[in-house]
Amino acid sequence: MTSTPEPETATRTTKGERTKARILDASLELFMDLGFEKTTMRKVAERADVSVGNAYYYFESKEHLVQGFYGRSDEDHHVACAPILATETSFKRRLEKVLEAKLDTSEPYHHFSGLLFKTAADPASPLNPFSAESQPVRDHSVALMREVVEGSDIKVHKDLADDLPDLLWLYMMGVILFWIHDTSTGRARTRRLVAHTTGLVTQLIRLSGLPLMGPLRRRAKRLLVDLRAAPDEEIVAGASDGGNSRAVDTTSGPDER
Amino acid sequence: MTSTPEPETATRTTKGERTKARILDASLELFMDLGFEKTTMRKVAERADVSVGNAYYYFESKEHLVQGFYGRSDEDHHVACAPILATETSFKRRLEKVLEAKLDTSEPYHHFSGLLFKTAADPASPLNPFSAESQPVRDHSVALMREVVEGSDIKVHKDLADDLPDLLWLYMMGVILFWIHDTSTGRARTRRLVAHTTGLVTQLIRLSGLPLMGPLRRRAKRLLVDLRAAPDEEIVAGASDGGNSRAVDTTSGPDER
DNA sequence: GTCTATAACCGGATAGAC
DNA sequence: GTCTATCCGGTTATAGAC
Repeated sequence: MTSTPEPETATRTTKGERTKARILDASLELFMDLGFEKTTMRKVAERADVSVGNAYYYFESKEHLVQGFYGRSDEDHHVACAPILATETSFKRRLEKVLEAKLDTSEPYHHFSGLLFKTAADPASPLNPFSAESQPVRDHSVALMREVVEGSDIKVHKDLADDLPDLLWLYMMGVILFWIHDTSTGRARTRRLVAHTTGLVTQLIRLSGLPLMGPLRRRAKRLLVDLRAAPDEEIVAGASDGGNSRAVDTTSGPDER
Repeated sequence: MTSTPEPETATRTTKGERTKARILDASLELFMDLGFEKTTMRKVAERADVSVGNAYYYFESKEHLVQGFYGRSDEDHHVACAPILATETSFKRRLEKVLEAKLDTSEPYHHFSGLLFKTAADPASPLNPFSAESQPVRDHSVALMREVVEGSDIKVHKDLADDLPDLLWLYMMGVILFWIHDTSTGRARTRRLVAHTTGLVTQLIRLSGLPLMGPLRRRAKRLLVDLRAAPDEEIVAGASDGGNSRAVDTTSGPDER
């Protein structure tokens, strides 16, 4: 609409952008140092050399500060996966390495990702992995899983082929859920879970191709079709919940990064 | 120390017990009316005719109040299941009806269980279904699932028999997770999910008995043994997290049986 | 109109007197 | 067991600076 003539020579970032970045950086540092709970907005503001009110000018809430992690971690994961997908051909090992990469890239955030998950689990939150708002990230991850399958040596029965990437994504969500609760040193338990279940999954995919499995396959297929077909039919009434003013956008802003 | 001579004839409940019950009742009413967020401890205290401090004398935190729901809903569920378990013998139908009963008895809480779940998903929360605090309820539900299996016509391969109740409990958790996100009228989508997946699960259990499945069974078995064997090895350093006093065990406990 | 700061408000939680 | 007074931190109202 308006002209917004962008000072062509000047510092590429506006003052506001720089302030926003400073606040985000400060919060990231503090989250890493102290975890989510012990990081107060007052400390964030102080470290970023702004007032508390100013921090809220740029970020709707403390939780919104955390959103930066989401994108960053997903980005890291994809980068870490590139060499794996380029060289490995065994399905089992592709899957396993991709999941291990997920754990590795997420590790720095483990001590507060419980919190992240907490908001992500809220059906009303835009961070929710099933929400419309997170569809881009979700699609991105599903695509990764499709690559895992397609670049591999495994043969997938055609009944299953279309849905497998989605199912693998779901499986990864499950692994992450486990990981979040895992306090063993080096996430040893989650690593074991991955080592075991990747084999299990691979075997299942192979077995699912057997003629004997026809009825099971078809039944599963019907389930998926059925669930996908029916839209979410929002129930309107429910004003009873936490009436946060929190507008719809939240994520909308071009999150730079 | 003191004598505390318990008036032997008087009202069977002590004053403390009555106060505690009053606070819990007040909170339940308010949660139903206002949801979790809009229910404040001050309102709870006021309705229960006690001071805020007194409410905290009986309940460690606001979240602990919510646990009352867990127990009550679980109780309702068990009651609703009794006639099913007494009469139905088909495994598939036992499972399906038990899950449907779960949905029915949980329905009154659906409008705020999203928020409930939000805290429940936090590994640090006492509401977390995997936490030590919820172990009694968890054990209770697992036992229910054992009954579903044992009173039914299904034949379970002995490799699987011990673990099946736990796995079914996990399956139920998954259904609830879906239900929480389900805004379709009458939770139609969740009901469809149940209708489909109970058949799927039943079929899987049957198929798992085939000789062909030996390797898969053994692999799965190894996974479960392996994960259970290793205790949670609390990482000591991490003072960074919410510093809850929460004890270490969670999973380690000799899972009864 | 974009940015920044100060001073509250509100609600969960706690200390300590009675 | 029960209360009052207070802390603490997320969040907001609002006034003003650039």
